[in-house]
Amino acid sequence: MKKAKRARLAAGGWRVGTAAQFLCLSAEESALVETKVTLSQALRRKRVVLGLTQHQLARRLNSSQSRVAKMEAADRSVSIDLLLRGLFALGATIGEIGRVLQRIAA
Amino acid sequence: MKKAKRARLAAGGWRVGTAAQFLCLSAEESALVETKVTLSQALRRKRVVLGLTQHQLARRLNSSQSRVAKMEAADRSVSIDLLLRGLFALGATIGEIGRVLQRIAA
DNA sequence: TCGGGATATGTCAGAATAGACATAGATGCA
DNA sequence: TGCATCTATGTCTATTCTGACATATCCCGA
Repeated sequence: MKKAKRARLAAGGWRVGTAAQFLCLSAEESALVETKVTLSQALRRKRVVLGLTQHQLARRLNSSQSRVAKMEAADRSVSIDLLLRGLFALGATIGEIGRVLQRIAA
Repeated sequence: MKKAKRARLAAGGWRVGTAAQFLCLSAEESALVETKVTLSQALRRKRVVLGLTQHQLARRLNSSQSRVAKMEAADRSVSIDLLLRGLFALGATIGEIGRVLQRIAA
């Protein structure tokens, strides 16, 4: 969040914190969630860049459109394993995924 | 595998290939397995460096020694989610995990 | 050789996740 | 507006994963 926006919200009486704070997540839990969200975003980005629909990706994964939608939404019912399977099915490499993870840490 | 060893084995009549070839894994499947094995190795390394036993790590994870053993052995019954939980419980950062994944790609 | 801690392996009941389907909402075009 | 396509959400059952326990194996110091 930009400092300016943070200041605006604070001025308006909003208490500003991270999602992790709001949900009372421990450091480990939020790292896991952050990883998951990052991978789900990478999945959507990669699918869109390749010009595929959720349905098309689902067929590659022997899965369903609704599951792909949940993957991209980082739904509770989606595992990191499944997200990685999706990314690899779209041609991602391990190194590419490593880079994506390093980027959010910066 | 070193070239010399490969040559020795070939000379001895062995057919030399990767584990993925032997197990008939697709590119996606083997990427997933490679990721899993890499993370399991990172977990063991990190645990040993910290001087913890499997039992001690298990307690941090609210799990059992036997499960930690399986995690480090990259057992079929272990998810990547669980491996990441283990790594984060040992203080690993997302960036650190990203680096580990990039390294094997090199 | 024994004893004790650490690690490995097999199994199981319960919890979490998977694919599938129905359906709702969104978007764009004729 | 009506229709077609894409995406989102809720729910079901089957499968997979998880913690726990029992037990086996390994390793080392006394």
